[in-house]
Amino acid sequence: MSQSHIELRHLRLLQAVAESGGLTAAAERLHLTQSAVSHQLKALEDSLGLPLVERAARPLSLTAAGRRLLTLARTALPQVNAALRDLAKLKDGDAGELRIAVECHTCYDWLMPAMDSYRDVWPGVELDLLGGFQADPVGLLLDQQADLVITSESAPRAGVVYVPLFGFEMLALLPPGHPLASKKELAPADFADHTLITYPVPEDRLDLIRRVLAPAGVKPPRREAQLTVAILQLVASRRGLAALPAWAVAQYLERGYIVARPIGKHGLWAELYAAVRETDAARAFVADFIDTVKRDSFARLPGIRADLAAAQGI
Amino acid sequence: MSQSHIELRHLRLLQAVAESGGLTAAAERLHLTQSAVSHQLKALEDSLGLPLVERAARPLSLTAAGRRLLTLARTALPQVNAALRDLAKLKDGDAGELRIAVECHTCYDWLMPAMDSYRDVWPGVELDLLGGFQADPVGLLLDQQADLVITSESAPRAGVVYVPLFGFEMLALLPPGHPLASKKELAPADFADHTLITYPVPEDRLDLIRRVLAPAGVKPPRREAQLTVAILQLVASRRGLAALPAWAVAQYLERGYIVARPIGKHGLWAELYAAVRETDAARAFVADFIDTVKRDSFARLPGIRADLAAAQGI
DNA sequence: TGAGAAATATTCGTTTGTTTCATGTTACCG
DNA sequence: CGGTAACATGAAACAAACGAATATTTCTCA
Repeated sequence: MSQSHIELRHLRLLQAVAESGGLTAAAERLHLTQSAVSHQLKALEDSLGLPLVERAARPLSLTAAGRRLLTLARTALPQVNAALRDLAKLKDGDAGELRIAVECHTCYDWLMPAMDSYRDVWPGVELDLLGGFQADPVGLLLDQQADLVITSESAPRAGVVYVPLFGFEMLALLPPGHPLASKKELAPADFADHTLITYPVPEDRLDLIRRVLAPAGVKPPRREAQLTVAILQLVASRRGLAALPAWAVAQYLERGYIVARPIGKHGLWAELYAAVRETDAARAFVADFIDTVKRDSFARLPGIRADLAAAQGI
Repeated sequence: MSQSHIELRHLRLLQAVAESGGLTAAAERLHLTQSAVSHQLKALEDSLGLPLVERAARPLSLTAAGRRLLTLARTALPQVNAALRDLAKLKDGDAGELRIAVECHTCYDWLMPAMDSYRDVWPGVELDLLGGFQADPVGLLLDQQADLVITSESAPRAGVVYVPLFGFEMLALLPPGHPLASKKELAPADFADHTLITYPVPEDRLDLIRRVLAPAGVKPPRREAQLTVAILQLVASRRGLAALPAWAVAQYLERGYIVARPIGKHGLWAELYAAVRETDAARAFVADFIDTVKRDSFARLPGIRADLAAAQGI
């Protein structure tokens, strides 16, 4: 009560600021501008009469008051979300089937945990994972063979909607001590003299080739490996270079097992989408799966961004 | 998450509607118009895609969805209030002294429980209750003898602010089977032939005399009693009539121990205020005491209203 | 069953608050 | 010390909330 008319919006804001470590990053996550976040935070601080974040130094840290409010956010917001889910179940029912096709190999890293937390909340939904390589994953939706596809393409197609999940950076991977490691970022030509180690998928599914090397006319030899760790092992043992999502290799970078460099001046950024049939997009158990994936990913994966447009918007 | 951007405002609204049993009453409690409540509730229902209250019949009842959200409100809102209190303590400190003077005898009925819940939350605040009759209770504030006064007057005085607590109806009390019980409401003249049983305070402190009987020139004989139950006992044993707040006698009415009638066509309504020194009004532990009293009273006392102006505004 | 009273819904204009755009300011990195 | 990235600020656009007036519904009681 008191005088301050605090709202859930403020708690969501504070949580985003705290967890992303800055106003700008928080703004991206909330799909707002940095200005809006700054204004809103200031308004909240004014209405409470207390500063919530320590502005003196970056990275931003919370004051005691900010930490107390963050605690509130962390207890209250999940309760709110749980209630909203219950309402969604009341509205649409709580059972269904969700056959998920995944285009990107590394995606299993975060998809599995996300599916686990989803299952806790929607026990009545049958989750299936479609394995194997698919020539046209999104087509599976229209064939009624899949209900949700994790994909990096977003070419408009009738009856299909794409929900952006997150953007991430593809990093070039080198063995420690490699000559190219002295460069701050790698150019297309740097790949010309090395074997490129990739998952076993066609060239046009590899962002590095399609968007960087092919346009530059660079065609390095390729070698394929099934598993992420296998690719890393090959790089570390100097059999070639690779490019993988930053979040997929973060733990190996920390340990110095390999080193990573951005590709091009601004890095090579990709985005993932969840594609669903238009008719399914509003169904509660489908929409909440996508929400769960997003929430889970932002909590788990380092270095991902909410919006590629903003990330690319140089 | 999901699509609906629910806010605490909505939870507060739903709780007010549920607990006051109607949109109009809820509006009064929230210091909004009935229109605003209707709009906001509708907007919430639309954004959720679910009805929350059963409009078919009055008194309003909640749907399953409404009950789920009410559950959320009842867990989340206290957490929010607790957090705001903690912030207030961070800001102003958590200790102080609160000497409370009470003008109205019956007020102890709700003041004691309110003080108990307040003590749980502000253990560092020393609560004192000033006993005995005071000629000028509000004057005690300026004399620094009291820090907060519960009073029914609100005559502006320099350095003192009055915070409205709630409005309530004074009911005329009759023994069961009394001839006057056949009337729907009592007129001033009806009191002329009966002894008036009151607390031992001067006439000008008795709303019934000051605002109803004296203006009509009616001067019934008086008999005084110290305790509420004593007054009720005297009425029940046909020694005279009395007038007490509706909430103070509700349980006796239910049991048929006495009967009650409104005084005048629209009833005799009174209002209580908390008076504090201007310099104290913004102090967290003072403001929260007043909040606690209000919250507690609305939860406990039947038939009280948030705003006398609205109650009188015929 | 119908009239009156009370409660809720609706329409529309106003106000308030939130967001963005553009730009200024500050802190950090090399 | 630049230069850059991050945060702050002011003005204007925009949207949401609110209130006043009024219509409609529902209840009550005769």
